[in-house]
Amino acid sequence: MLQTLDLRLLRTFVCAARSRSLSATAIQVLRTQSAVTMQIQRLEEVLEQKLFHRSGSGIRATEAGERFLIYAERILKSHDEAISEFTNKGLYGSLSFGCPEDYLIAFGPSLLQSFGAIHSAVDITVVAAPTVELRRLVQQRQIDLALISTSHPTEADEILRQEKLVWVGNKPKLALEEYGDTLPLALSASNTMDHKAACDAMDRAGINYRISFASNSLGGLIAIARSGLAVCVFTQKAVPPDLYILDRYLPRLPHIGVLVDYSDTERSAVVKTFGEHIRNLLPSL
Amino acid sequence: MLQTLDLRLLRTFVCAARSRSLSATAIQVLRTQSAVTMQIQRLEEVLEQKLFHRSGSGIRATEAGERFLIYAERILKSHDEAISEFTNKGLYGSLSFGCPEDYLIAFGPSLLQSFGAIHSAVDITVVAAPTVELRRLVQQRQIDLALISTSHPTEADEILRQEKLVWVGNKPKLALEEYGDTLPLALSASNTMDHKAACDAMDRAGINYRISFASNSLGGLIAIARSGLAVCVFTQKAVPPDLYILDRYLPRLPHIGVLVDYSDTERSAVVKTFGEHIRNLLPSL
DNA sequence: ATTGGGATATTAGGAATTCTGATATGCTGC
DNA sequence: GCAGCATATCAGAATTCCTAATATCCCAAT
Repeated sequence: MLQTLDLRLLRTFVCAARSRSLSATAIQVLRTQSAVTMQIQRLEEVLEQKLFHRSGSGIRATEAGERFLIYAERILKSHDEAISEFTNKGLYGSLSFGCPEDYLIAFGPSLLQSFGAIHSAVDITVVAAPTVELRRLVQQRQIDLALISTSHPTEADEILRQEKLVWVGNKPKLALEEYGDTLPLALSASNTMDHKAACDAMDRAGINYRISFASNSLGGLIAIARSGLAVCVFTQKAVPPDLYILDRYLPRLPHIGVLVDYSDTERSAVVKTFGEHIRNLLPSL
Repeated sequence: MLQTLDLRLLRTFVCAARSRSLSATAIQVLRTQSAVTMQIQRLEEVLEQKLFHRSGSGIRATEAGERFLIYAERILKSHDEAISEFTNKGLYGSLSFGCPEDYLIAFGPSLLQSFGAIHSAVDITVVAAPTVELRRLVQQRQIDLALISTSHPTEADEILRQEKLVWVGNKPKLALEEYGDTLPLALSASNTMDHKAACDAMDRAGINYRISFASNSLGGLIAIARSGLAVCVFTQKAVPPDLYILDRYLPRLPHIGVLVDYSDTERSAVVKTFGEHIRNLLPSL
């Protein structure tokens, strides 16, 4: 008797292997955590191999798990493409897309809405994280592609747009004196480009400053900007309408290149199409 | 929410499309006929297309069904090959193999047993039919490959062995006089090569004969041979041990070439391997 | 036309599978 | 050692799927 795998188990497995967490997977696949645990167990039973190492802190794919991930993705790719091509209802499948929070605010709605309107059967998982983090996730194949920024593009990079970084505050004008001799800044985490760009600019201009807040929570930054406690750096496109750009009063910030980074797995039709969509749309947003 | 097909439905569908019968499919997939009917209905529901035309006499794939068959086979091929490669338990998958009844008796046991011993996870459906019929089934892709015979091999044919046709009776000697002036023959159906070869030989030798029995049931032929009611023509290798070869008394019969005929779909790993197996083993049986 | 046989369709009930919700257990870092 | 987070387990519920019986349909032979 011929055993055939349940593709839903494979989807769960792929999701788990990527997110490295059964409970996170449960949320994504709309099941309970116990269901996910049992699904993986069933899969391991059928394949007669352990796919994950479990621990109190999460899961890690075993050697067999890593190997099977490749096959699982191949099967699903084959399935989804068959469905895409057979039912002329547009693309079919899933992808995970990484994007920094500010770009998500600036471009996310248009990008995702317009894509969803054409390809209603594509399941997109959005992962918000700063560029450095996204690079790592892409490299580790935990996401298929990401919108990332670069300050020093290489030859190979296809820059889709130049984003302007701007200083932002809650009043239209900035009186440096008000803050005494050091200007309080609220920035993203210290390993981000925004952060470094802001510090560099301040250093070069010789302005005293202190970091009063450093976090990747864009919501947090906006809150602080609104409160007037500190001056922030934002991608221009992501500046909320009730805040003011203060570039007149402060040193010029560099432009940042925006580009798409792909994981080096064989790209599925869904990933390719979504990437093309970004390439087409992003420059004109 | 992402819909994923149940691969078991696909297996059933492929089987149905090939056998053109839901009830025959039911036997193959070890379910009841109603289960098969419902499986196909579920599949049609998910795909929102009718896959078969139904009638009192069976089913016929619709245009959409024909199209989907290609995708279904592709998905299953991808799945089975993944399983084959991942679990190092030999090949994995299914194939349908056509073979004339006499070759099935002569070579079937060794061929199938030796293959099964190595590749225990391959599901082989054997279709017994005379060569002309098999050619048609192969052409229509209802079976993946077939062992067939030819009396006039072309350049392209790879003849794996030469089979000798022999006259067979229930006694070691043949006294033509016993039968009066016309020898009664029991042969395969009139469109088979055995039949034609026997008649040709008789005609050329100028012996009077009549066809007292013509059927593709090899069992029937054997029964008649045992009864002594008529003389039969068999593939030498398929002659049961209790019967006698009468070539000494009757005109010489031609040799027949045995070869493998493949349907022209893209061959799956399973089909390729099985074909190679035949090629390796058949000449030495 | 009528009818018989072979084929698919339709039910209802039951079997098997799979999920949920609650809870147990186990790490990890403090 | 404990808090907090993550996975494992279990029983019952929900769902899915199959079986068995039977209805219905079509074709062909009478």
